[in-house]
Amino acid sequence: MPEKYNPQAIEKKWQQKWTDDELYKVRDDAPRPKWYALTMFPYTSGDLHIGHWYNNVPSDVLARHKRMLGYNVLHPYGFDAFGLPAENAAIRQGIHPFKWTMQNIDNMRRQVKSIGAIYDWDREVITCLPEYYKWTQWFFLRLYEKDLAYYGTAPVNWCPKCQSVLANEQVEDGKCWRCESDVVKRDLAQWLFRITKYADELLNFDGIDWPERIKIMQRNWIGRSEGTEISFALDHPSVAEKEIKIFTTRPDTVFGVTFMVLAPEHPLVVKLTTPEQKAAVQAYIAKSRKMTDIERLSTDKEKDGVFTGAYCVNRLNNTKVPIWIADYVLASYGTGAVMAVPAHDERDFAFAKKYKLPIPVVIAPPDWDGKALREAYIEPGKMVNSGQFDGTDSEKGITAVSEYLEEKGWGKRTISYKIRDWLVSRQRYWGAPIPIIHCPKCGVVPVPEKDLPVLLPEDAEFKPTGESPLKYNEKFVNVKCPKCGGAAKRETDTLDGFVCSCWYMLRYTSPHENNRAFDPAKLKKWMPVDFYSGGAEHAVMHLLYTRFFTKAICDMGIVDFREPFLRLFNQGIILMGHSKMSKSKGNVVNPDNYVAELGVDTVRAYMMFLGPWEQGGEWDDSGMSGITRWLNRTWTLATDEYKSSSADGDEELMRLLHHTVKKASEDLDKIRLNTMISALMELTNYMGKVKESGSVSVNTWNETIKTLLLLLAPSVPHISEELWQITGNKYSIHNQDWPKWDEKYVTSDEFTLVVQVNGKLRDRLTASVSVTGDEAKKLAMGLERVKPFVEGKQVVKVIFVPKKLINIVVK
RNA sequence: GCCGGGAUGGCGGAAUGGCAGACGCAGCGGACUUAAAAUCCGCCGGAGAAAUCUGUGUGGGUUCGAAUCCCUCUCCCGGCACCA
Repeated sequence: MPEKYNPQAIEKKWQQKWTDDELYKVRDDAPRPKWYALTMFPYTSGDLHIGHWYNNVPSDVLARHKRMLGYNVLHPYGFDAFGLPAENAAIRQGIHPFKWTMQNIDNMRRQVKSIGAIYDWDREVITCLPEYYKWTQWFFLRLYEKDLAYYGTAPVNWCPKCQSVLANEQVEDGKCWRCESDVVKRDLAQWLFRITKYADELLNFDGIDWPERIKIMQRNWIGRSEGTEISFALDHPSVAEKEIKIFTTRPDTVFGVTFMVLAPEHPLVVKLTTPEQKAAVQAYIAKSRKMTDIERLSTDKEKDGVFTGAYCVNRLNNTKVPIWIADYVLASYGTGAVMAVPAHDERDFAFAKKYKLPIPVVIAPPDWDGKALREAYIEPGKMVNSGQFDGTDSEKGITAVSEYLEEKGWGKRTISYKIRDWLVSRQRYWGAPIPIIHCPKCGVVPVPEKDLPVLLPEDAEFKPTGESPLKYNEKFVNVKCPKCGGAAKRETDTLDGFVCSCWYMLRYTSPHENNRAFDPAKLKKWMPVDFYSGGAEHAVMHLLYTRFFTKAICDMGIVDFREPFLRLFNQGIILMGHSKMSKSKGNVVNPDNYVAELGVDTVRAYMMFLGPWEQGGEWDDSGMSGITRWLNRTWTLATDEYKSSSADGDEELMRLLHHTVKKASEDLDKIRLNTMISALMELTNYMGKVKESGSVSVNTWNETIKTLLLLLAPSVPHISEELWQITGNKYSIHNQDWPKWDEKYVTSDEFTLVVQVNGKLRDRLTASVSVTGDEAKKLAMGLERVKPFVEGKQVVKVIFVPKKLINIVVK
């Protein structure tokens, strides 16, 4: 009796052997073409849940397939190890963030290893280790040199719970992306990366194969908008400025301006406000500063504002325009000021109604009766009440007015972006220290390269004070200025974790380099990443940041490519109770139990079988037994003795086998792993019948088993290795070539002709592929099941689709 | 509000202009068993004794033929949201 399938035993055995033999060790010098397959590395929260596995398993299957196709595959793994949860754990449990993180990594590494992936663990990258963050700091200095990193004071997003600032991308619906606290505004001196400099290039996705969805998200986030900056004349005895600039996409409506609105934070507001209005204006500013972004940016909120008492002049029609402030105008977009055209903008309309400001029409709606509008008309139309532009189509008027303004020197065409510079400093301990020294004499001084890394001191007090714990560490803070040698202080903010993940894919190419971030020759060999998979939630964070970072260091000559990831794939999300699995929600499913009970091959195949990878869905393990049964049947097929009684079925089995090879190959290319598993099941089901009847020769049987095992190898690597050995093949199945299909077995000279009458299926028949329409018609008309539907009726039309169907249309 | 994606048996899904429901789960019936588990065989959208009719969120359209293409509406998921 052959042994029974014992997944736990064989999985343990082979994982050990593969490790001992360095089967998956990646050679930089292999002559085969390279393939860099990367999965987003996980944050070190403690355990991997089944959702993480859903990221890792299909990627490994695809990488293994590429490997069998003859590629030299780099498929590395590592950990995104800096971040707030480690520090929060320190505050709550009194455990040092380093210890907490490294313990988590140990557990997560054990879990990931149980997957049986082809990760080369010699290349593991951990971002919180000095050997790594030294180079994160090094990159920071390079950005600083090129003025792409700068220090500035700005109103920033402040999360009161995390006690730190957040980048715009990390604020979701006015709430912190991690803890969901309401975010407030604060003025702080901060470090920023000049991502806006690359706004235009980031809009260009030429040469990269990314999901349309992600490209749209990035485009919306960057928010490029072509418009015109118009200057309104200012004549105010106590104000030096002689103009107020506004940004508009509708210069064609400039004759309809009846008021001006500045953001409460606009620098001119204080200077312009008249003594009578001072109290009201100050109260309004105070009120809007106190509001959270959610309150302030709520579109439901009624628009309100305050008159400053001051006026400017619309130079086109020489009218006096009152200047208001209102919090629906954002200080950070355009010039922080807008011209209000109530007749043709919904917000301005509501505002004008509330404060009884005039609403003159300057774009005539179709069939306009000359009366006042009941709502804002924002569509195109003929310009009216617009001086020399009367009668112009408003769409043409945009250019015409802009040209006129440029001619007069009253304005210029310009482009505005929604995206802001990336705020990278964090007032926390557990991040890469920003390698900067503040000297009272020399100002901001970068730490000399030879002094890197700026190490995180081990002793720190993790008090949530709103300031970096590093600030209270005298040994860390007090340094000599590298320039003048005088007493100076270190920057105590640390870098956003997303800075670390901007370059981890580079480090994998040569993770043990001590004297540089990476070996350029190895980088050249492996980069860019050919296939990158991860969640869509990183669309405007990690994925946008990394593209920016790559372009920036390319301009410095550090790398020679401008896009890090050639192809991006977003896998779906595994839900539990209709929400994403997360430790904080307490709805995680741990894969360890499944592995212990059923073996990892079952879990792997089940993850693939669930549905299309990009779809994800609610977690439900009730179907897993189907996979266990299938692998058991497969085991039996390969290990039982096959007794042949004839060779009559050879042709048929070879047809199905080659069809399956083709289907599996195509499904892997299309990343349809669920249908690949289905196809393999169909093959094994059929083989079960063949085995019962003994209807194929021993040779055909053995060849089929061998090919089946090769097809299974990427998906279920352990059982296929074991059966490969049992069936007498040479170790290792994972060094074999992916099978090829033979066209002669997937084409046929016969096919099943579907017979329809009036589009409804009536019968089918087997016909030669060379059958003509007339012959097919004759055959079809003769069918017993067809006759009743055509007899006594007039045949109006016959549709014949070669190799598919015939449709007889009768009346 | 705007921009994406989606809705197919009891469930996960397959079929992207040509046989709806592949494959699997659950369920039902049977074989084996003292019994159960495991395994194997059969059935499995609805109505109907059957022929057949009907059926892919809703309503319409294009077509010889629509789950698939177009339009309308409903609901679900994701993103953005006063960006002038």
